[in-house]
Amino acid sequence: MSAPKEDRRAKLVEAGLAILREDGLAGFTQLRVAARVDLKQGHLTYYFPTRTDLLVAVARSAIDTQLASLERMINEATSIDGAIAAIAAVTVRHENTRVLVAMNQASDQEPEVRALFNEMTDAFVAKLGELLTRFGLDASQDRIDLLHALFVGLSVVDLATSRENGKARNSAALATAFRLLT
Amino acid sequence: MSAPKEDRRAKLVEAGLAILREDGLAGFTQLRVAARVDLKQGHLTYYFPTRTDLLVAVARSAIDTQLASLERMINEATSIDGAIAAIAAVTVRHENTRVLVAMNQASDQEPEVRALFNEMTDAFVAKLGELLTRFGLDASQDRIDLLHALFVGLSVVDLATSRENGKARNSAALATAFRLLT
DNA sequence: GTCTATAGATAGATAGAC
DNA sequence: GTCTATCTATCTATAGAC
Repeated sequence: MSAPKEDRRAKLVEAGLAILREDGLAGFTQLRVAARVDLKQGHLTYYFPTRTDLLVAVARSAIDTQLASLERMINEATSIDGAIAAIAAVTVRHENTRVLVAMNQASDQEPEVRALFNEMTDAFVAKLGELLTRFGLDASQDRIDLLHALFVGLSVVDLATSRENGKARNSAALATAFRLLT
Repeated sequence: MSAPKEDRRAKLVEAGLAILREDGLAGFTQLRVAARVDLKQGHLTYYFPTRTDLLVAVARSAIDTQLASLERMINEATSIDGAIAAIAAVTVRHENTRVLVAMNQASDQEPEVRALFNEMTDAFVAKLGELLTRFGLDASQDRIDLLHALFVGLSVVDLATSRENGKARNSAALATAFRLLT
């Protein structure tokens, strides 16, 4: 038994996410998302009546991906150095940062997205707390917030500046942070 | 002797900056900028032939404002606690963060803006270095980068989440960072 | 129920009026 | 040199065809 409707919805969400990855929120139009799965723009609105409806669905999906990836990273990290390397690698993955920045922007405009974004932030912060305790470090709120903001800031700055030595600089900053936190 | 042309250009740039502060890059259209100074959209293009031309001029102006404000803050801070309070206050000033985020976005698309943004980032980082040395702290690249990313991250997260206790959390994270850096 | 053709709004750029 | 009317492209939403 096939569920063509849910199938298409899923495909549209995936297409929307891909566009956020490539071009950010500016490129996120109904026309482009629909075209990517060979549908008419007007047809997309049958599945998602408004642009916001689609955006919320995409945001939900992005959050799942984001948290799952962080979870995996935490579980796989066997040493602090390993964790630092893994986090640094994510900070220079521009497709990833573009999605975060897009959600950030959308949050500033659409309350529905903001609610989702806040949820994600809380979950993200919680997982960073786990990471700290996992390595026997004090996981107080201020220290977790520090780590979280550091991750966000490094990602955002690297996206905008596109320095060649971005990864090295981010690694160094993260290493210093973890050393200080120890 | 009046210079009406330069006058209008300045007014348009100021209007553009105001719109970035209020609505971010999404609200930055030629129509809205022109309307704010009672000009026709088409007339705006006489002063700034393309949207990018205007955006670059606005970005340049925003950078000047941004750096001047940081400079002032550094000079006025008499203690580390004072500096922390001043920085925390800026991180929750959403109009300010919106402009930074807008430039960040624009940098991801327009090379001209990226060059400017990189300039600003370098100047910003240099000034943060001054701040550290001013209080007798080691100002190595990794530590400055840490502080810079922390500032950016706290600002961006606060804009998206709009927590009521945002300022307190940011202050706490900053205090912890400075304590560790000491 | 599924999809398309079209409407209506707004974007940016330009030719040409004054 | 200064400004406006207009053109084309592109966006989202909807009425209605199948």
